[in-house]
Amino acid sequence: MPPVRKSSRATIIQVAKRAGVSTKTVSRVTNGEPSVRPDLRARVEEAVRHLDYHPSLAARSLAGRRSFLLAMAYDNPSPSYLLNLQAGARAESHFRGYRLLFHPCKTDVPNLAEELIGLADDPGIEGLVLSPPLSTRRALIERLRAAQLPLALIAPPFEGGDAVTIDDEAAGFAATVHLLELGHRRIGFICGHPDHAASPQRRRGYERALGDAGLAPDPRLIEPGEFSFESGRSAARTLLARGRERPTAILASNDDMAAGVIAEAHELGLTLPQELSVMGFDDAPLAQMLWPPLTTMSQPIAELARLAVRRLLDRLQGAQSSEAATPLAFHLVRRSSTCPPG
Amino acid sequence: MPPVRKSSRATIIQVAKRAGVSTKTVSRVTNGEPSVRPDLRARVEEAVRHLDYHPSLAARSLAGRRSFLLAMAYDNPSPSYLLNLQAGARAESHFRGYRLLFHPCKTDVPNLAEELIGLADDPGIEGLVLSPPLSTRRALIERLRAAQLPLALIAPPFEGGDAVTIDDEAAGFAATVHLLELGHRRIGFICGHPDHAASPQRRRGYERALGDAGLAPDPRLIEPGEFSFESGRSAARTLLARGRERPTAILASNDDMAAGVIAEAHELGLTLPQELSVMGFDDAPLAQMLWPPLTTMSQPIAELARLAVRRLLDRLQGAQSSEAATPLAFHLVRRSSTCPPG
DNA sequence: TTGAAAGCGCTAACAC
DNA sequence: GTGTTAGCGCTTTCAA
Repeated sequence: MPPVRKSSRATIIQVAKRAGVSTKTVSRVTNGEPSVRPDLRARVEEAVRHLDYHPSLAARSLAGRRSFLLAMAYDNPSPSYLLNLQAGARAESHFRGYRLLFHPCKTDVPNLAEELIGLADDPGIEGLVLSPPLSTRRALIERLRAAQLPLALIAPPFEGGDAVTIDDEAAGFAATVHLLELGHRRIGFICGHPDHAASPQRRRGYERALGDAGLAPDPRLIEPGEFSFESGRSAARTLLARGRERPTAILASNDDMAAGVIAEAHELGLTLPQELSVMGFDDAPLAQMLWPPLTTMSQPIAELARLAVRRLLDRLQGAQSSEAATPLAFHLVRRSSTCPPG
Repeated sequence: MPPVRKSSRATIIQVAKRAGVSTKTVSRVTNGEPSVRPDLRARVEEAVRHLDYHPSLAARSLAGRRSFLLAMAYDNPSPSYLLNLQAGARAESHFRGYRLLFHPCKTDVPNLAEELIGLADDPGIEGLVLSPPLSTRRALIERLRAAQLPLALIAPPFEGGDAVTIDDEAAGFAATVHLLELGHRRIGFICGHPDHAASPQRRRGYERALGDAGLAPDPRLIEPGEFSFESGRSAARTLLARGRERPTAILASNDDMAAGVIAEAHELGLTLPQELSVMGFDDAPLAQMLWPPLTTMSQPIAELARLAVRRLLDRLQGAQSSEAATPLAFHLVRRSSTCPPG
C-alpha cells in the first residue's frame, strides 16, 4: 500500500543549502529560537519561502519526541455549544502550530480515565482539553493529573491553575435584572445540572439581583434542572402549576431548558410572552428558532475554549502562567420572549 | 521546551528481541501483512502484548511516507447534522487506524481549493472528506481532483465514484405519503438549497407521491428554500398567505425550515397541528424542542459519513471498489406536528 | 518467508 | 551564534 500522494517536498537540507547555512540553523529559525543573527535568519526565511518549505511533522515528532498533538474530550452537552468550543480550541491550536484531535466519549463508562490516559500513548497527545460535563468529574481529573497528563479544564466546578471559566454569577445577575426592569416580581428560576460550576453561580446571581431589588428569594420559585429540554419542561410544569401564584417570568439556566419552558407554556395554552416571559442562557441557534424568539444571555463559548488551549500550551512550553484566568463576560440578547408582565 | 510527558514506550527492537525475530518481521505482523509463518506471528503477538507495544506514529509516518491522517472539511450546515457527520467519520477513521482532523472553512473564500490542497502538505493528509455544502461545489471538486487529492464526497449533487448519498427521492415520497394517508390534499412543499443534491430529489419524491394519489402538483404550493430557519419562515409566509386556498400541511426539506414554518404559523395565530400539519427532514434534536414536536424523516447521517470514509480508505489502500455506493435509507419519526386536516 | 542495512527529515547534544 | 554528528523508531529495498 504505497502512499497515493507523494509529497516530494523540499527538505531542511535543501533549505540549508540554498541559504548557505547548516540545517541546525534552519531548524532554529523555523522553531522561532532567538539566537540567530538577523542576516542569517533573513536568508533562511527567503529560502523557506522560495522552496515553499514545510517542516515534516513526522520528522519533527520523531526527532523531537513531541507530537504537536492535543486532544479535546467531550460528552456532547449540546451540538451548537460543542461546535463553538471546537472552533475556539481549533483556532488557538492551529495558531500555535498544534493539531487538535476530538475525542467524543461517554461520561459514565467505567474506565474513562484509562481511555484518556491511553491517548497520551497511542496518538501520543501532549495535552488534553476537557469540556463539560467531563471537566466536572473530580475523580476523573485527579486520575488524569496523577498520570501527569497536562490538562485544560473548561468551566469546571472547582479551582485549579488549569481551569478557565466564565463569570456566571454576573450573568445570572444581569439576566435577572433584565426581568426586574421589565417589572416582573415573581421570577421563576430553573437551575442547571448540579455538577456544573455555572449552575450555583447563575443561581447566586439571580438571588443577589432579587435581594438588591428588595425581594426575598422564594424557594418555591426555584426548580432543579439538568440543562436538558426535558428537565426544563418538567420544571416548568411544576412552576406553572401554581395557579394565580405562578411566576410571570421564568429564567432557565440554558436555552434548551428555556425551550422546554416554552413548549410547556404552549401546551398549557398560555400566550407568550404576555402571560409568561422566558429567558435562557447561551444564545444557541435554537434561541432564534423558537416561538417567540428567545431573549437570552450570550456567552463567548469559543473564546473560552481558545483561552483554555492557550493556557495549556503556555504551560506545555514552560511559561508558568499558573495564576487563574480572569472570567470572561456575557451579554444580553433581547428578543421577543420577554416583555412586561401582563 | 522539552516534552512534558516522556513516553518511554517499548520499541520495535525490543519486541523483535523478545520474539527472537527481526524487526522487519515485527513490522510485517503489526501491519497485517500475510506472509509470516504462524508460529513467528504468534511469538510476535505475544511480545507485543507483553510489552504493551504501540508502534510510533511519527516513525511510521516518516519511514513509510504516509501520515495516517485524514481531514474532513465543512462549512457548518447545522450543528447537530455536522456533529453526526463528525461522529461517523471519526468512528470509521479510528477503526481503520487513521486520525481525522476537522477543517471548518467558508464556502465562499476565493482560494478555498488552495487552502484544502495545502492540507496535503502541511499536516500531510492522505485524503479529504467533503461534506455539504462544500461537496456541492463542482469547480472546487474539480480543482481538488486535478491536484490528485483523494476525495470522499458526502451527498454531492452529481455522480462520481467518490460520492456517497442517501435515497432522498424515496424519503420525499415516504414523507408525502404520510401526509396523504392522514387525508391531506393541499400539501405545500419547501425545497432545500438548490445546490444540494437532496433538494430536487426530495421534491421529485413529493411529486411522485402526489401523482400516485391522482393529484397534480400545484406550482403555487412549491416554494424555494435554502435549508435555513429564515428561508423556511419566509416560504411559509408565502404559502400561508393564500387564505382559504392555503395548504393544510407543509413539508419542509429539513427541520430548520420546518421550525421556520412553525414560527410563522404561531405568528399568524394558527393552532397547530389542527390548522396546519408540518413535517421536516433530519430528525435533529431541534425537532423535539419545537412546539408541537416535529414529525420528520430521520436520516442516518453518521452512517453516511462512515461509509464515505470507508470508501476513501478502501481506495487509498488500493481496493478499487469504485462502483457507486448504494444509497442509505430513511425512516419516518411520527410526533405531534401532523394530524388529519381539520 | 525472512533478515540486514540504509535511510525517512528532523532535532539534541555538543563542539567550535 | 553556529555547525557537526548521531540518532529518533520505523519501513524500505534487496539479498538470502
